[in-house]
Amino acid sequence: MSASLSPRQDMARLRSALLDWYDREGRTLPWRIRPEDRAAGRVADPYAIWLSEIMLQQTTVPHATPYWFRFLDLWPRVEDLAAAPREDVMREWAGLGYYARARNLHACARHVAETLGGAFPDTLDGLKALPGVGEYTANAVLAAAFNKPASVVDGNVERVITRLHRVQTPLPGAKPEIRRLAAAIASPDRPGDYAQAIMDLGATVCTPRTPDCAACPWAFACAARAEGDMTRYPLKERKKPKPVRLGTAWLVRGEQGLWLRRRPDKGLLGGMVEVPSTPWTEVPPDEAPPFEADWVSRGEVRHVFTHFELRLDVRESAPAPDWQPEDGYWAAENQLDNQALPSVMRKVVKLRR
DNA sequence: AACACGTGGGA
DNA sequence: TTCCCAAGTGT
Repeated sequence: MSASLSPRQDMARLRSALLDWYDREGRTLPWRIRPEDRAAGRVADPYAIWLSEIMLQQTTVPHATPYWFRFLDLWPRVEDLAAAPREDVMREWAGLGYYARARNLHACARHVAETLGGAFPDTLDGLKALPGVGEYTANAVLAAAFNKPASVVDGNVERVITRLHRVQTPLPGAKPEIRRLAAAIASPDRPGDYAQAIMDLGATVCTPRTPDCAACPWAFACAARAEGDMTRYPLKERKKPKPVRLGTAWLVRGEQGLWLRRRPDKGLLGGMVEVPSTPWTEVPPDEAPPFEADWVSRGEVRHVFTHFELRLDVRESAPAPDWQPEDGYWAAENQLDNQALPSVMRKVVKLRR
């Protein structure tokens, strides 16, 4: 970085440059306690911070924000969330994706409320022991909720650090190296602000495609910028192509409403509600419909999951007179908002008519 | 270690 | 359209 400064002085310079930038340019977010908030006497609520961190895992701020308000409105304290029926939590999480987060969220709330007296742990190990709280989230809560020394490494930090140091190892192999480099800069004096600052830097300045180096407090030290190719970093392994899976969904609409079913607790869309369908397989499904009828094709729903693309052939029929579903239940069609329907199933339901 | 696990928005 | 991406965790 600088020939005239020691590594320790370099780190201090980076720290203060980032914190100064954060004080001026850092984002105001609903769950965030900024320095001026603290000055005004506002204190962090670990429950609200934890909730935001779980929702923001692999999820954009605009997508997660309304959910955060809704959850706090319904369940202002961790005890309230703990006391909520699981179906309610799944229903409110519907559309946010990665539904294991919602299952772990509920389990975590119950654990904190029932075993820890409603208080979130304020140690790294204590936090990491909670369901759904891993290395990143434990550090983030430690910093943002308790202002304790921590080093957060998320996708933003990976990008900032690999550019700053021109890390030549591709992700995900570079993670240990990134962790070391990031921890060396993290501020012991203002850990909460620092953690949020470095993520803000990645989110608003050191962006994936078009970084705004002119606005960057670390431009003076950035190796990738010196090289003239910021977006080359982070290096990444090639992604595997997504296979296509096919299925047929059975949209059964009768006087009692729509035939729905709760999915098993584990696995894809675990604990969520679905329109019953054949298994989703790479070869065309050959499973018989639930009953003989003149099924009407309603078209195809395409939905991209993390590791495969789904094409659902949606067929509709009224229930046969002598048929009762072996599993699932009937849901009134004007009450579908009360169902924990994931986005893919909302697409299926909207197809009819 | 590698894979399973959602969704919607932007280029 | 297609591809990439966004505050990761659990197994």
